[in-house]
Amino acid sequence: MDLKLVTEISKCLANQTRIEILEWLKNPAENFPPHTSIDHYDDGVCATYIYEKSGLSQSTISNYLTNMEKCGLLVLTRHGKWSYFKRNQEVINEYTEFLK
Amino acid sequence: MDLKLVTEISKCLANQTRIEILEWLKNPAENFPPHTSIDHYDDGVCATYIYEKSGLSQSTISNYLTNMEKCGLLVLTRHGKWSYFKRNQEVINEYTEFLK
DNA sequence: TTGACATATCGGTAATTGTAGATACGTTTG
DNA sequence: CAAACGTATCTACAATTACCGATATGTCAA
Repeated sequence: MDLKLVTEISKCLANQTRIEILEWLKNPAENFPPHTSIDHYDDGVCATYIYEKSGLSQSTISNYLTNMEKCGLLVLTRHGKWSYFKRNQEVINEYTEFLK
Repeated sequence: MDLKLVTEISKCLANQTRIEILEWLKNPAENFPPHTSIDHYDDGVCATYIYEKSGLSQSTISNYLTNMEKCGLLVLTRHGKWSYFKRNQEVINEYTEFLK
């Protein structure tokens, strides 16, 4: 992981809501309702649930999630019309290792 | 460490120069000249050296260092007219633990 | 194939951050 | 005490980010 990417990731983390999203995604079952079309959280949580929990607008949260995915913090998996986001633990680990 | 502090620290990290400062301070002997008045880096590196290495203005670097100290990333020790800054490894560890 | 729904993107304004120069403050030294 | 030096603070403007509403896109279901 290089300096540029570390800086990009840090910028994504420089916002309370985005940190909270990462925290919520540590334990989806505890923080979100069950999905209607699947009975697991293997691909994370759908964007709507994150948006509803956040209190911010749909467009804002969509932007957050897209950026977090672009810098590698989240993994996106699409199932039909739904977008599921989960933590990218590998990237998070590399990031924290860099700072250490 | 709570959400607010994690967010503050992330904001400090959301800048390439500030990340670099933290990296430089991992190994002062390698990255800075020796100090003139003391022969060790036990309290870190004086602000002037960091400023000179950064390429940014003195006021900007002074601001950076002050903010990084306020949110706990750095420890400040004054010796006469010099301000020495070193990494606050405990806080950095708590921060990375929080994200994990 | 048309509506409904989930998400993404666009365009705009408010708020925050980046950064510098000028200046003030505190310490040392002549 | 005065000059020199290291650092901090103030002021201002540029650049970036935050965030929303409106709208577009893509998918499913009747």
